[in-house]
Amino acid sequence: MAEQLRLLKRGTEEILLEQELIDRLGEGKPLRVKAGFDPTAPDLHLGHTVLLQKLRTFQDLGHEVLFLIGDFTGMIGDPTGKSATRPPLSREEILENARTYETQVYKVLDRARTEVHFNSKWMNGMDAADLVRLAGKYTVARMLERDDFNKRYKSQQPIAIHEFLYPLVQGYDSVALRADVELGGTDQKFNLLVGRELQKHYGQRPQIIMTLPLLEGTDGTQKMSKSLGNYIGIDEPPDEMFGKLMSISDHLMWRYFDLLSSKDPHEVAAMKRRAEEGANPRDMKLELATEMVSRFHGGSEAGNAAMRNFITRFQKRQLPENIPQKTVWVSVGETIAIPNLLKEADLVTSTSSAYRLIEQGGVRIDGKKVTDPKTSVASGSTYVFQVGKHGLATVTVVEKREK
RNA sequence: GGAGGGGUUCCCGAGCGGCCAAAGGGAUCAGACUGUAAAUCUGACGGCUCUGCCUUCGGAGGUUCGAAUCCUCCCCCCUCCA
Repeated sequence: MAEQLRLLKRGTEEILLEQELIDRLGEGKPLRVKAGFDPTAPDLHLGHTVLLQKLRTFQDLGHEVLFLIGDFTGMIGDPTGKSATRPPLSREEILENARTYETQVYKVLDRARTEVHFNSKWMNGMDAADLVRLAGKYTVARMLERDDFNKRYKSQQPIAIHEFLYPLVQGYDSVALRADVELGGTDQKFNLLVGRELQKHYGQRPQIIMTLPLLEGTDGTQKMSKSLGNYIGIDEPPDEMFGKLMSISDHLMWRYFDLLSSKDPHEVAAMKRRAEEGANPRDMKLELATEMVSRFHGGSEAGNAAMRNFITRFQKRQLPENIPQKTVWVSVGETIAIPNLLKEADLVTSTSSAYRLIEQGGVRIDGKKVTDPKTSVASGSTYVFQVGKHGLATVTVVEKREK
């Protein structure tokens, strides 16, 4: 029991109310643990996994996870009000996104202990009168307690009425699901609390809420999100994931250790001490990257392979073990200029950028820097092309057979 | 309903008849440096058949030798008053 609590508490920002959690765990029944997800962004990244790992811990302790896809709430739109309005998703798109979620989410969650729900199921059944009743359970003053509403109200920024519905619907989901616990990022605290409140109104025991820290993205300042482009997706290829993790700053690395690693906190503290005493933080970052790749790509073998590739490629500046193969076609008797070849091989997005990269010395053929963009390659030849730090492929030029 | 302010290249944001593929910042990319980075410095940052050419400044027309800049109509956003 104490052990259960210790595992659950680890890395959480806040638990409200902890005593209630202790009591409910003490009842010995599996708890229903809810977490809500947006239907629009099915690309899960490491930021999501902070929450997912915690759900997994619950599952490992015998509890039940309610994976809620907010397809109805998604229709209301983003409550922070700063994102552009998005077109409502069609039924098909939502289902498609849900499937994508499932393929990714079970890299962390235990399928057997996960229920997937859509809140449109009960929300579509609600009529206007029901909605008015729901709206009647909460007051404007309390809504304005929410930090971002408060700020916007004070600074005379608009708040649309329907934005008030967002926390209400999210809260009502907890009622519909009879959740015992709800997890969310720290930015969700208000909405989670509304769930507690509404459950009381509907004669249920209020859920315990747990907030988890928001993981910063690779830029180290803003929270990890797809739209900001500072994310590391859990579906990214191993080498990619490894490289992105290695490119975070030393400072951010510790944050990632705290929030993502399953290493014992004492061990992390010890590493930190060693780094302060002069050990190379790079080596610890290698460990972090290896752990993450292992976690999402099926074991330590994948992690170690990614590490080896990284070391040969970036530390020793040699070519990695497997270089992607590409084929480029030319007409009989023709040659192809490097910029066009690079574009055909998807190593650059345009021939213009290829020209620029060549000018800047960023393109190599078989390790030799290309200086003249007019260099051509004849058919039948195969070379290793390197574009900048990341672009790499073996490209074979082949004659198109006349037809 | 009334008054006003806007829509510029990925983002923010200058430009307000030619010197504008469009200042500046951010993001990004390349090169140097390094411990993988970060920081720093340098450069690039619409496209192409690339020492030149073509297409961009909410949309459609128009004025002009010449328009992101002027005119007309339209679409969209925001603020204030009621």
